[in-house]
Amino acid sequence: MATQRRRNGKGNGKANPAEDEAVYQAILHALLEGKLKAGVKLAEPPLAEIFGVSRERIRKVLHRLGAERRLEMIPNRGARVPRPTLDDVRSVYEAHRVLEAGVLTQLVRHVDDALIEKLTAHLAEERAAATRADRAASVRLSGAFHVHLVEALGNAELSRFLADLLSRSSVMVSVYEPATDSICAVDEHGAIVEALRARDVARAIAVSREHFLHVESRLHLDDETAPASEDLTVVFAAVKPKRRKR
Amino acid sequence: MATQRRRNGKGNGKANPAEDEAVYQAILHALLEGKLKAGVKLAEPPLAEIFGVSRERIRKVLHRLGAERRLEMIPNRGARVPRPTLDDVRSVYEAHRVLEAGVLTQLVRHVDDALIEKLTAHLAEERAAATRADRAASVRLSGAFHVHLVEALGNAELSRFLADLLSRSSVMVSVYEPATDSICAVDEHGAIVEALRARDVARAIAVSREHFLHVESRLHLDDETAPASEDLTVVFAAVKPKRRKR
DNA sequence: GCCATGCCAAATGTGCACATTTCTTAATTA
DNA sequence: TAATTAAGAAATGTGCACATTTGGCATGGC
Repeated sequence: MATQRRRNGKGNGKANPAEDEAVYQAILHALLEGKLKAGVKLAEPPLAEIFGVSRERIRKVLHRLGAERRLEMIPNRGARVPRPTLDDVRSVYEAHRVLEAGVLTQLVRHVDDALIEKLTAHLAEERAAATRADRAASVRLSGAFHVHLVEALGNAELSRFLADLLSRSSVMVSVYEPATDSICAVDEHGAIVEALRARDVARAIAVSREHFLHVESRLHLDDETAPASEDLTVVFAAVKPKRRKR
Repeated sequence: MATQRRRNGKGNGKANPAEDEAVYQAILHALLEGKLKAGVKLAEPPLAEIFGVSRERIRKVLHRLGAERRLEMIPNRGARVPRPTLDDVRSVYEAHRVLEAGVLTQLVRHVDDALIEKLTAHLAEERAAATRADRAASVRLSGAFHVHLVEALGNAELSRFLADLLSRSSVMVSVYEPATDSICAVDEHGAIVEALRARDVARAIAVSREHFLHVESRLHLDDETAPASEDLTVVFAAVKPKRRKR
């Protein structure tokens, strides 16, 4: 009934960091994809069963995700998918807005043709995705636009912070669904690029600000829609085929 | 010879999160105070001995600090105090500069007399510390000024990010000693407050930018000065008296 | 004299056996 | 019948016993 261990049953100290990573990535991915509904309990034994690894392995990953504030850890009561409040979401969006204001301020000092060209190409991609109504691609490219902006500064700290904010807001999308159409209007992104080309800091910031406020205004609370799969086996179906029961 | 266990020798599952915290805080504090020199190895057995806790306890804390990028973790080779390059330091300072530009942009929309008053009071404290040549207080207050600025926005995400940057740069001070006089000139802080009072975004940002560039310019590499205590027993001398050998 | 190789001690990584806590369910009582 | 409580089950937390890996050191060869 129980999953069989991979090797002999006695203290197997074989180092396998890749396996940790695999489990971590699998859970993180499910989290980012919104497959794990807010409030769902992530218990150690079932996850160990599903991934075919020891409980301590799961344990370590869960705590790591907790330290990254991606899971809500309660002492002696395990891990749950956090249920962000509307204020939490606003806080993330505001942080992104403030950060981008700083980024743009610094960026106008370093704009060159190569950057403008790169951003323009990206805008084309965004438009293409929009015209063919590819929602998934639109969401992805929309986030990527802002990533391009920070990465143009080449500062690892800032890039990391933005990545953190984006991953956090992507989780929140599953709760506070920001309308059905594309998250970021391509035109607004285009306006930012235009302001950058003109080296107009004030306009760039103003446009960016309006852009974010526009997105924020579309946030609304979905009162407990489809609970999505509560069953973890279903959520992690395609991952880690590993070894079935013999 | 070995530290005695706290209870009976058999699997003691007693939950004691406070003890984890104590060890975490002790090591973090030593790190922030600069008592732990860059490159020093933090091995598990000696730390377990020093703090009088099990090795797994130490292990968990070490990995947590690694996840926070405060320690450099190498698989199968343990934890070391990171040795930041000059570029790393510049990166942190630049991130702080960019972030503060965004903060100021947002802040001028919300300045009120209460805030100005609070900042002015803080400036007075800074001046007092400077006139009595209290270097420790100056460094602390200097960082606190920037903390006041973000916290005025009331955004937890931004506050957390700044705290992260500050704690990181404080560690770096031990390697790249930024001159002997106070880190931030009080006058420069005062100029920021003045610009805020006048609701002048551009000036506030410009002053802030100059301020950071000024600090950055003072960074210089101390070629391997006093190695500070390599002995961990000395570093963690005053902490955790706990229970001596009976 | 210097570099290569093998061995041994020390440190790290991991599964497991518990203790402890929390959750669930059934039984008892007002 | 509803609320309370007690007991069992399940889940979490932790120390320990290993396996594995790394680092240092002595020995031997060039």
